[in-house]
Amino acid sequence: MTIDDVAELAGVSIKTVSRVLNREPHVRDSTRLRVEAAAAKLNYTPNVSARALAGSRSYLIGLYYDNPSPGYVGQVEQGAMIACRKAGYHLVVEEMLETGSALRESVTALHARARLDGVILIPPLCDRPELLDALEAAKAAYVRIAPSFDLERSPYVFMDDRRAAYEMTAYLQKLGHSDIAFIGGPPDHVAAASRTEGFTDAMADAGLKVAKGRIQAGEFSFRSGREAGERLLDDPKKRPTAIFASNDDMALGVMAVANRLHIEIPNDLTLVGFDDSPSAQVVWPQLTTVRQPTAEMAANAAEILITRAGTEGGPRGRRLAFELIIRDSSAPPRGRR
Amino acid sequence: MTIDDVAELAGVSIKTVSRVLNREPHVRDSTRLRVEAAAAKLNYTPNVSARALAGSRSYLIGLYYDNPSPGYVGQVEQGAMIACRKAGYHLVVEEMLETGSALRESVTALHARARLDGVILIPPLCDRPELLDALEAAKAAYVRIAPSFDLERSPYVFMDDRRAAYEMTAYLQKLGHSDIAFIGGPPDHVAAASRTEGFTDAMADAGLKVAKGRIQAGEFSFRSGREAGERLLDDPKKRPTAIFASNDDMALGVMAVANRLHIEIPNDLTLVGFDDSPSAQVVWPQLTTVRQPTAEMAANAAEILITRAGTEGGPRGRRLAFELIIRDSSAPPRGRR
DNA sequence: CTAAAAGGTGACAGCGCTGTCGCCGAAAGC
DNA sequence: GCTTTCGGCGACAGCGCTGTCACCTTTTAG
Repeated sequence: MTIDDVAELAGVSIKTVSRVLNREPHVRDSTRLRVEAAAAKLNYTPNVSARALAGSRSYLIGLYYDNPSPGYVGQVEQGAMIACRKAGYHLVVEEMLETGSALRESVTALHARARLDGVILIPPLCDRPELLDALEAAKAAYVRIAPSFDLERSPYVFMDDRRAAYEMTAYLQKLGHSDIAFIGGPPDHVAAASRTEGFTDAMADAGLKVAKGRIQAGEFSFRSGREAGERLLDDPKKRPTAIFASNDDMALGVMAVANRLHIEIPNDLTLVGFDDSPSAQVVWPQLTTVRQPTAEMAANAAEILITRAGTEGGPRGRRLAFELIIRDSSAPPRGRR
Repeated sequence: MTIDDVAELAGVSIKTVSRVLNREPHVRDSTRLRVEAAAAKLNYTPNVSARALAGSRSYLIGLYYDNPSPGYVGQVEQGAMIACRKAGYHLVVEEMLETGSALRESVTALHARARLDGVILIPPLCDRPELLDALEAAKAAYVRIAPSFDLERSPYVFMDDRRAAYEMTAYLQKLGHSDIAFIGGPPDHVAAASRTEGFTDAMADAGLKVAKGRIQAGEFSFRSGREAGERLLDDPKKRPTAIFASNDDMALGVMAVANRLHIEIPNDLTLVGFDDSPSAQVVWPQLTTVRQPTAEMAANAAEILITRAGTEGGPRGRRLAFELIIRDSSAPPRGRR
């Protein structure tokens, strides 16, 4: 089953069939319909390898990651995959654990052997300058998801972390909390910094003072969340009524501490996270958190690559909306019920 | 950078380079070395599309899934990817949410356009007869991971669920537990049935009676675990000292119930799971469980596909070893400390 | 009403590799 | 010593498509 069969059945040359398949202009409508009918009748689908070899497109989009969180990667994958499938593309997933020149080499080799039409980069991999260098050297198009720096260097998609943190904080205030602690992420992480900013801005706008020690540094890991939780909860007299961890893993760390100290969530302590990772629903009580539009961001990234948008000038970033997910780990403080 | 460059540098024809690259025989060792040196010097990697078009192999392995658990899929992916990379293959991931004839059609279309060298199928997708039919019709090689039936139909890899459940039960007995409850999985799921069998066998071999109601049915979901947990724990007088949930999600369901009822794990109740899913480490206390060699199974599956093993007769199944992961959710019962 | 532009189509040459076949020389058999 | 085998290598023809260019037909402009 090749293009020749379709051409013969439609009574045109293979080139015309090719034109129809690729939605090129300069084909009479009647011809186009004839060809489409023939292709449909034969249930014909063009061969990807031949297209890739002859043309420039490979119909493959790469997804590179080094993120150890399978939930996050899975969501990205799914979003990207759906967008790919719509356009007849396929998704090639590659884990990139190397760093430095090894990373550079393996990317170069990869692109020499399979010319991907584009690559999606997710954090923290997307913030590796050597990767971007290698990709650019290989003339590969790439889109970053939630990158932290060099925003003008490539198209990217992101969500408004600051605003999300702001609204989550406002939600806690509306519940009646005023002594709210915050656990931040790595300071060099732009999204983390935005979340912290959103929190402090919301507190300031509400006229609430943030006492010393109420903002704890974290690393986005379960362990760092546990440590910050210990610092915040150890002294029964100095406990905040709510803790806002700037990602779910850290929130789970706090939850472990609370369990150990027999602090009941949400009765004794309101705890909220950020990311809506899969574990957020698996713990008890289920975690109030912010849903990142991970799958949508990935789908957008794939679309940008497929349509070759972002090649022209114009805004490089595409912002997507977040969503507050209210579950069982948040409630009004004791005095307010 | 093409094969011609290498041929020229090595002073041979492109066909000889091709032979060396494909490890074909009938090449003098000295020639082979010259070619390899030239290829290394030029940092040459053959073009996948051209190979696919000219030869029969596409150097692509598909991974099809419909499993909603991102942790599991992620592990499979990683194992398969590593095996692929070693052999210069790439992994194409596709989610297959369709069923029935829609599934058949989309698989057929997929294989018409991209001739994958092989496909890895993971549960529960690997137990869809229509999928297997479509794959066979498309003459695609496939390997199943932990399939439930028709074992002779294709090569597959699996682990010994019965033995793993047996050993976990023996471990609980050794801790001093004798009143152990078990939460099973869907009865039509072969692995689930094996786990139940391992549990009952271990109890019988230890001369322990399993009281009525001590074996609860589950669905492998968080929710079904919670429900089974409620049935087992609701009456304070009739609680078992240990619960063995036949997967981690259900164990987490039980844990949620225990939290709600203020039953302390592991002091008041030992709770163990099965799978070593990522969440098992994120909850508090961390869950004692059985590690499935998920990544290894996937790697083995990829290898079988790449080496075209399993084409000849011989055993279709490849068994891999499991591992007991002892964490903090298991301890001797109260009376024994 | 004629020239130029645009619309519509096909012939043909590759894309970068592998499969087939055929040639040459060296080892093996009589 | 002569044939036969086979190891070692290259020429050549595609794999199934797309890009280029050339050709013819219709429109549009002047």
